Parts: sequence; C-alpha cells; structure tokens
Amino acid sequence: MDPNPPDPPSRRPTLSQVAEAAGVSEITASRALRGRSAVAKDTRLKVENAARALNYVPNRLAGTLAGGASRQVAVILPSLSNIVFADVLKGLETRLEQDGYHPILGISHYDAAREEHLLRDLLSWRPAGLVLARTAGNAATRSLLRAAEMPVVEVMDTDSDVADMVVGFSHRAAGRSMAHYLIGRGYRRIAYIGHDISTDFRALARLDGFKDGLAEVGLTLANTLMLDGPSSVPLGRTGLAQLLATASPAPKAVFFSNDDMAVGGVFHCQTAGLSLPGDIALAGFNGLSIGQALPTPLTTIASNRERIGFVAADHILRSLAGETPPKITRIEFRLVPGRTA
Amino acid sequence: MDPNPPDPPSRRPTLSQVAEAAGVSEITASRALRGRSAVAKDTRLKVENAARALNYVPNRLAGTLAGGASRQVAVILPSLSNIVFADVLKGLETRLEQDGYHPILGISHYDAAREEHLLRDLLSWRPAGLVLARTAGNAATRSLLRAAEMPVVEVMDTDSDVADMVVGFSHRAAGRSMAHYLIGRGYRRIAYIGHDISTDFRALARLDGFKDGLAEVGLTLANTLMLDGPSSVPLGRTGLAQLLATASPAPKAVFFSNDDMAVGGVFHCQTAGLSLPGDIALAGFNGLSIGQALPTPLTTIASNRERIGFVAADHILRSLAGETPPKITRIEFRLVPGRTA
DNA sequence: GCGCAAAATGATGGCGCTGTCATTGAGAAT
DNA sequence: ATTCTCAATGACAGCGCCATCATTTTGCGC
Repeated sequence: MDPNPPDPPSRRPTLSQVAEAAGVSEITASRALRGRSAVAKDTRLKVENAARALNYVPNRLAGTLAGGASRQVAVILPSLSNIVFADVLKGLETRLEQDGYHPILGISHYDAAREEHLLRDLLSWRPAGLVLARTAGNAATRSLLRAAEMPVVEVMDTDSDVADMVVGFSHRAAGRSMAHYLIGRGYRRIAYIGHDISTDFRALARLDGFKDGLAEVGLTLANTLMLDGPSSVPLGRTGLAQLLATASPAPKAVFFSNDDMAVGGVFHCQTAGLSLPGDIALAGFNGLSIGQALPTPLTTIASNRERIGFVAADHILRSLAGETPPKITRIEFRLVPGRTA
Repeated sequence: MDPNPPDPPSRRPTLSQVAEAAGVSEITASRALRGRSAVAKDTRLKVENAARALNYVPNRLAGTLAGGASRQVAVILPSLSNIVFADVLKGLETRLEQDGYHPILGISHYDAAREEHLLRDLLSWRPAGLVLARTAGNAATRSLLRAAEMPVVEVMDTDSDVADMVVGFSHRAAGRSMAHYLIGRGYRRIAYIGHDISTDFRALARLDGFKDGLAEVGLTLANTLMLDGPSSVPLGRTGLAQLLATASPAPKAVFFSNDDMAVGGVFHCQTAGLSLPGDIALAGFNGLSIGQALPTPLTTIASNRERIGFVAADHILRSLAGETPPKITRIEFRLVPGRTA
C-alpha cells in the first residue's frame, strides 16, 4: 500500500494530445477547433472527433496569453443586496453570453478603497473590457481607468466623466421630475426620507435634483430624515413612522430614496390606518414590480436597469469589434403615476 | 503624415521591465512582489518602487499558466431575477474576496443545455473551483463535474449527488415542515399556488414535501394552481384572485411557492377586504424582509441564502488549502410564524 | 502535362510568468 | 584560516496556445 501514491498523471488533455490523436500538427488542430482559417473538411472532423474522445477542454488562459483577446469582462458593482444591481448584472450577463463572454465580478460595498483594489485585481486577469457602477471620485481609480487600454463603460448615471463610455440616466433630472410631478399634484409641504446617503451618491443626486425642482417654485423640503443603514422595506416603514411622530405640522407628501423604502412607507400607512394619498402621499424611485402590485400602486419613477446592463455589454462588445458606440447613452427613466401620490 | 502609424508601443509593463528598472533578475522581482520566498528587504523595496513607478499590473493569465493555481471560481446560477440567487452570489463574493478570489459568472436560465454549455465555457478558464446551483439532472453535466478535478460545491439543496460537496438544506423537508405547521394551526382545506414549476425543481421539491406532510394526516391538497412564468408579486396576486374566484368551497389556507408570490397574495387580500388569517391564511417561503415588514407579517420559512454562498466559498477555499470540508453542510431553515397563518 | 494560384498544413518562436535547480556570498562553527 | 550552512539571487525551461511565415498539396486553365 503506497502511503503517498505519486500524483495521478490525469492532467487535462492538451491541444497537442488532440493533434497527435488526430494525426495532424498542433496548429492544424488549433485551427480546426477554432474554425477561423481554412482546414479541409475531413481534417476538421478528425480533430473534432479526437477532441471529443479525449474530452478536451481548451485552456483559454494559454489561448489568451498567446494571442487572442480575453473573453472575460470585469464588472464592479457597489452592492448585490439591492435588486437594482442584480438587474444590471443580469442584463450584462445576458448580452455577454451571446458572444461567449463572461463577467468576472467584484463588489465594492460602496467603498472607494475597495473599489480601487478590486479594479487592480480584476485588471490582472486582462479582461477584454470593464463595466462599473462607480462609488465616488477616487484619483487612483481614475488613473487606472484611463490607463486601462480597453473599453470601459460606466453604468447607472450619466453624470460621470471618468469612463470611456457611459450608459444610464441623470439621477438629478429624475429627482427634479418627481418634484415637478408632486408640485403639479398640488402638494406643498413635502418631506424626504432617505437611507444611508453617505454611500449612495446616486440617491443623493436624486435628492439634489428634487430640491432643485422644489426651489424652482420657491419651495424647500419641509422635513428631511436620513436613516442609517442600507435601504430596505423595514427601514422605510420605521422611517415614516418616526417622521410622522415628530414632524409638526405633518408633511402632505413624502419622497423616499427608493421603492423599497417607499413600500415600507405604504405598509406603515396600512398599519396606522392612513389613507393614500388623502392623508399622506408617498413616492418612490425605481419602478419595482412590487410597488405596482400594491393595493394602491406606488407613484414612482421607472428605470430600466436590465437594459442598462444589456446596452453596456453591447457597447463593450461593439468596441471590441472595432465599432465606436456613443460616448453617452441615455436609458430613459419614466415617471409612473400610481395611486399613492 | 503617416496614414497608419505603427501601433503605439504602449503595451502594459511586464515583470521583466520592472526587474530591469529595479536592477534585478526577473525571477527575483517575481519573488519580491509575491512575498513568498526570501528576498532581502531593500531588494524588495527597490522592486516595489519600480513596480509602482511603472504602474505595473501583474498578468495572472501568465502566472496561472506558468505555475500557480487560478484565483477564479466559476459560479453557475439559474437566475438573477430572483433575489435568492443574488443573495447566494453576494455571500460567495464576500468570502472569495477575502482571499483575493473572484467569481466568473454564468446564468443557466433553468436550462440544462445552457448549463452544460456554460460549464464547458467556464471550465476553459481553468478556475480553481466551481460552485453551482444546478438546474436538473443532465448526463453531460454530471460527467463534466466528475472530471473537473477541482473542488465543486453544489448549493441550495442537499438532495443532490453529483457534486463533490453540497451546501444547503432539504427543500422537501422545508415543505413538510410548513404542512405540519398549518395542520397544527387547525387548517384542513389547503391549497397551493405555484409559479412555472417545470423549471424550478426546488419549488417542486417543497411542494412534494408539503404534500407528504399533508398525507401524514390523511389530507390532500384541496386545490393546486400552477401559473406560467417566473415567480413575482403580481403573479401571486392574480393567482390568489383567480383561485378564490374558481375554487368552491374556498380553501382556508394557501401555501405559495415562495414569498414573492405570497406577498402578492397578501396584497390581493388587502384589496379584496379579506382579513388574514381569519378569512384566509397565507404562507410563503424564503423569509424575505418584505414579508416581515407587512402590516401582517408573513408566515414563512426563513432560509439563509447569503450564508449558503459564504459557506460554499469557504469550502472551496479550504479544499484548495488542503483541508477536507464536510461533504454535506446543512444550513438550517427556520419556520417563522407570522400573522398570516 | 505544365505552370500557377490558392488551399491546406507545418515549423518556429514567443506571450508573461513561475518551478526547479544552480550559484554566489556572508556569517557560524571548528 | 577552512569548512559548512543558509540566505539571497539567478539561469533555464516550459506552462498551452496562437501569429507569422514557410512549405506542401491541390485544383485548374490551357
């Protein structure tokens, strides 16, 4: 009984083994499997059979190193707890997969240092392109991005200037448009309830735009409640309870940092017996399906996250194909009047 | 004016350029940067400075090819629309990142053929390990997995036998435990509302377990409504409306395929003025925070998806470190009695 | 048959890095 | 001093594949 048998030599078959089995040279086998240059039909069949028989799986590390471009795309997102980024990732993956590309993922947790570290790490895999939803300005990140020498798409908002291309919309404009809507509905005493805004600068941009919209008619926010922690339904629920318990006079309308928060607000109203929008009006942001399934559909702004991801991936792939996609692509948002405001 | 200037020689700096700048040999630079073997302190500093000055980013394709193991882990999930899998991915990424690993992602869309194709594709990147939430039995996938020669963890359910390791729980047992709970609460005329079950075999396993639990006391499902399409809040809402419009006598309790569906059911009751659980009792599965934030907290079964992902990644990393994690790791589910049943 | 272009195949080198096995030199032990 | 040890460094080869440039074979017109 050998106590430590020599490592089983079951290494994965290589291209040269396939070539040998097929009775051709390595390079011919390579061409046959990739189908790029001319290979006689029965040569190709021989090679394909040999590859199948050996259960050959190409080694793309070697392939990429030797010549081709990688078929990996680095993706950096700030979070996955928020369905919004999962949607973007889904759109990305869908488009990438069509061309045989795959995302390598990093989550920055809204942390600039971690983002930079991730960027370095992912770049070391020599991806063909890079998609990111950035966290905040960071000098090191900027210079890494500029030096990346690959297509780079920044997603989610169009207010950025670091990347090669941008796909998204202006969160500031979205906030402003909600202000216009609420003003148009006659609301004047308006409050805002947000989650941990120090990290989520896009929510902050919406808030700024919202304030701008109010200012255009000489209004300011009646109350502003900034809560700790990431956005969630429970946080929105307790947030509205807290606001209504303390604000006097009570606001007539509340704009939440997003739909999760706003749905929590709706739940509070259901619990407290407040009628929507008579006693109080609520509005969110994102257009999640849950908001629309509520007994009183949520007034919100619909964004198309999946499409943002899809288009971002498409831009990467088209850049790699030598095309020149637009620098800025707006994926329009849309105000969805519900019955809560 | 050169019409086609020679490609700018701005190729990324290589290790040998760093070595030259630091006045040492390539291999010494390699060691200095990796910090594995003995390098004199000031040699290391020289190399580090040179690397920084050149903005050197290592090429891990070459590094992995030459010797080391890859620091990528292939991840195959059936969907990202469902927050459940985003949670798993989050847990995975969190643990992987701690050791400098990154997930390469593939989405199978509950399609066995696509799953197999993805597996081949991802394997071609020679990842260090593989984590997947499988879709269904598929002979080709099985043999690929067995031949993978790397740690493989299957997540979400423990009813599988293909992978090296398994992290999850028995969906069948979860379904059974919900049956016991509802029976214990006195419900007898019980219905089930599910989404497109042909794809989601875990939901099907829960249903089977649920039926088993009913059978133990001589009951069967009063009604079964299987809806087309992926699970969602709106689908659950229309589903319950449809069931109550057609079933006669009406069921006293409904078990939904998951929380999204059940929340939709709650919304229908709110709209239709049905009181919970007096007029009808509802139960879901997953323990999403939204269900707990409802005015009447949802009765459900909490699963810890993020932990499943975290532990799965941990098993991969420990296997790579030479340890032997358990073959089967149960991440317990927990019945959460709410006020809807 | 002959010449020639085009198709098919092959030989070579190298992508950027690391494993392995030298080699060097400085200090410890004798 | 002389040997020995061990830390520090380096030379070399090769990971698996593909780009480039031969070379051979085939097809085809006349």
